[in-house]
Amino acid sequence: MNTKGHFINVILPIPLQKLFTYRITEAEAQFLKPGIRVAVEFGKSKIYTALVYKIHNEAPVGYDAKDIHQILDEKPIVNEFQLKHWDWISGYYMCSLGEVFRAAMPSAFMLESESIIQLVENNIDENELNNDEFLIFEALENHQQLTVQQIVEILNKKTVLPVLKTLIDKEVIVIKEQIYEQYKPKLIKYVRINEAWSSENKLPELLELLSRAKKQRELILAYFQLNSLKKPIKSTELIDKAGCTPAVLKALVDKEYLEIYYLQKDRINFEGKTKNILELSSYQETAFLEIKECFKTNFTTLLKGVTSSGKTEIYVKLIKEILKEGKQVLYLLPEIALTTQLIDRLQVYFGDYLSVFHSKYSINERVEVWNNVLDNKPKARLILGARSSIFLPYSNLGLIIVDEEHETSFKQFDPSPRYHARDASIVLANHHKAKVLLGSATPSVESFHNAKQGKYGYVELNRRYNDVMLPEIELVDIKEKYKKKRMSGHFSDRLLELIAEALEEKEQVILFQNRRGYSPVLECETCGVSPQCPNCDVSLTYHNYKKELRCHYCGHKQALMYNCGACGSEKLNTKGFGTEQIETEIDALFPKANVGRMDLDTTRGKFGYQKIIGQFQAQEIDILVGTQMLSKGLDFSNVTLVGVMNADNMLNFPDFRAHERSYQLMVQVAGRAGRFKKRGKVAIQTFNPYHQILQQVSINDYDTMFKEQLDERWQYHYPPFYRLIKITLRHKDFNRVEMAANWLGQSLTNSFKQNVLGPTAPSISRIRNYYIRTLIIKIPHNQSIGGTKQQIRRIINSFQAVKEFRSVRLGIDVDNFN
DNA sequence: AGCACGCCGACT
DNA sequence: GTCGGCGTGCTC
Repeated sequence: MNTKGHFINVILPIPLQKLFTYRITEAEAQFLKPGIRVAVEFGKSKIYTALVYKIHNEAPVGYDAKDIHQILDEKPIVNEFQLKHWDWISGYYMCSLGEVFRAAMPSAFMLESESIIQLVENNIDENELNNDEFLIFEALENHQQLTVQQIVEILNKKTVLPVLKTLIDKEVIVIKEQIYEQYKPKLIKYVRINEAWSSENKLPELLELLSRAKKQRELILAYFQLNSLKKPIKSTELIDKAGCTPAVLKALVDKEYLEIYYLQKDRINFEGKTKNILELSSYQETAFLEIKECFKTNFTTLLKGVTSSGKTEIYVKLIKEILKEGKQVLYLLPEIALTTQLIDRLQVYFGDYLSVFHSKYSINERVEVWNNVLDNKPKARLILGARSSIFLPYSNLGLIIVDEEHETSFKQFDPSPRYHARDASIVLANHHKAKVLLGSATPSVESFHNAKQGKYGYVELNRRYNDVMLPEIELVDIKEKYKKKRMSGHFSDRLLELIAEALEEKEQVILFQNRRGYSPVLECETCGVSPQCPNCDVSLTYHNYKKELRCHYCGHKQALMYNCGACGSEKLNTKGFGTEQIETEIDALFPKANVGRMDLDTTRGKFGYQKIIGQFQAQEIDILVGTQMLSKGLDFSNVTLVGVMNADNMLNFPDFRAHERSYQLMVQVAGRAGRFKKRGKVAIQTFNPYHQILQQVSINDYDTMFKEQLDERWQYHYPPFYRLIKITLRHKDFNRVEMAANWLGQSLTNSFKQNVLGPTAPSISRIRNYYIRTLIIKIPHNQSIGGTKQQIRRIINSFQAVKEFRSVRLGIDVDNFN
């Protein structure tokens, strides 16, 4: 084993906790830097894209390091800020650096290797080949090379590797790993004039030379006209201007009067003029100055501004200042699909500085944004993006704005790393010594708590823009209405009356029905009460197959009761109705009105949202029925009425955040009403108008909501007082997960005592034939987070040392939502 | 995560 | 007798 030499530690895009060491040459050691990609062989044949993490001279002990396959970059495409941030994410969210690497990079940067099968150039005795072998041999004689996938098709067999192996042994074929760089910049064809003819006084001479070619003369004239604009001239543009065919251009190029050259095109281009004047109202101006004052002492500031108070204008002014300092700005949004309106607005102010980044963009577009940010190009100084844009290669961030800070979609769920973009932003900003502005009309309990504790600066904005009043909110008691038979389907007479009035005035209506209404919660038809868990402040979910009621959070279960615990009525019902039903009903009730629906089903596809929003804005739709996606920052000037079909099903959602979420959702939807001149009206239908959350919504009493929720969080040991870590176990064998979960639960309980909840079967306890169990660990604030995580790691390691448990899939979710 | 190796049942 | 199932272990 050679112990001398140069080595690199690399990150591989796999969920393994460790880095891998490869040997490099002296020259490579000179060239390589952290953040450069290299292609490396990993395992027997696979080639992966790895990222250089560290360069050193310490030979690994116990194995011989392999050589790297290839260097893929000229300079680092991931910078030191990012590597530091990745370290934090992998540590805090308990995932591997490889997982962060994979999540952070646009997929086009991750080249893939593919096994290519080729014939060996020598004489082959065909008689020595069996049927399958001959088929492959024959196919390779016709095609130069085949992929494994193609061989699978040719042989019509699943496993072809053994056959390939014998062919390799017989020296008939070889397998090569071919690497593809997925990113291909889009090239645009441009035209310029040969330097010899470039000055205008040569023009008469040139035209003279072309006296016999009328079309070519026209093209040259068109060229000089376009050239006066001092911009590169696209060949298409020129041909179009001259009104000729490409053949004419080709003739001139062949005669060497003109030349063709190519430039890389940026697919995403927002050309816009930068507007300078921005008038803030006196309230906005005050808030703006307060924010700047807060930034002097706190890196993070929370801006709580009622809906339609003009937070965006304040952001714009701040962004402007930061851009002027030459720094980068990240503007984070919960869901980019709904942001066309915002893009338009920001474009007016920042035109050329604005780049948009999100997962709906093609892989090549994302690489372009990445490169522009990496090079700190002016056109990528302001990034508008969803949560994954925290991973862009910023080198000089001055400000991060997290708009609609309370939105849960900032938390990544499914593939690890399960990071929260808001929290990760705050850490990222710290690395850059940048500021963070969290904005919301209804801040999360966590953030508001932090602001109250003085951890964040705090600024309030309580006036709506133009001083439009906040909408008037009316609670409609549908329990009463049902009793008096005043309901038509799911509509109370009061709501119908209000809809009729609005339609009469040619105003638009939004009806809100939370999709989560499908979750089967047992509800008393008489008093609207849902049975609650004795240990947690959540509703129990009804499980039909076992006829029992359960709590998601502590695992409590009880048999289904036959009469309501509150009023004794026997009319217990599982409730749940969706937007589709509402749409049908309203269509029948108002046959003359145009009804539209906006939910997951109707907004599929890239332009789904835009189409519906566009129709609604153009007032082609009178009544829009939708789910919570309606609550997010949409601006409709003609909406005066918002109807919440049923507030109870969100309140009864089994989650410690259900009340907070309901409050936020209702205030946000209510905020869609009367944003322009006329005061809006909101009708909330409920079985329980005395529910404290509804009362708080109706008088816009955030503070009381906050105080009560905080008390509950304190009482039941939830965030922000306790941190939560959720561990998920999945396995195809029911007994195996059960055993594994019990074992792990016991181990954790030994360390963390009563702060371990579960194991619990989630309400959807089997997904794609995998049985699921969850465990929740609560971490009190006086307990070290790092230490706790280390301890959890240790326990998981010994868990995985048990043979029978090794096949159980483990998922760790730090600061999990629901 | 992949992927190879290896040890057991149902078929040419 | 082989093919192909998936359980186990390793990857610099």
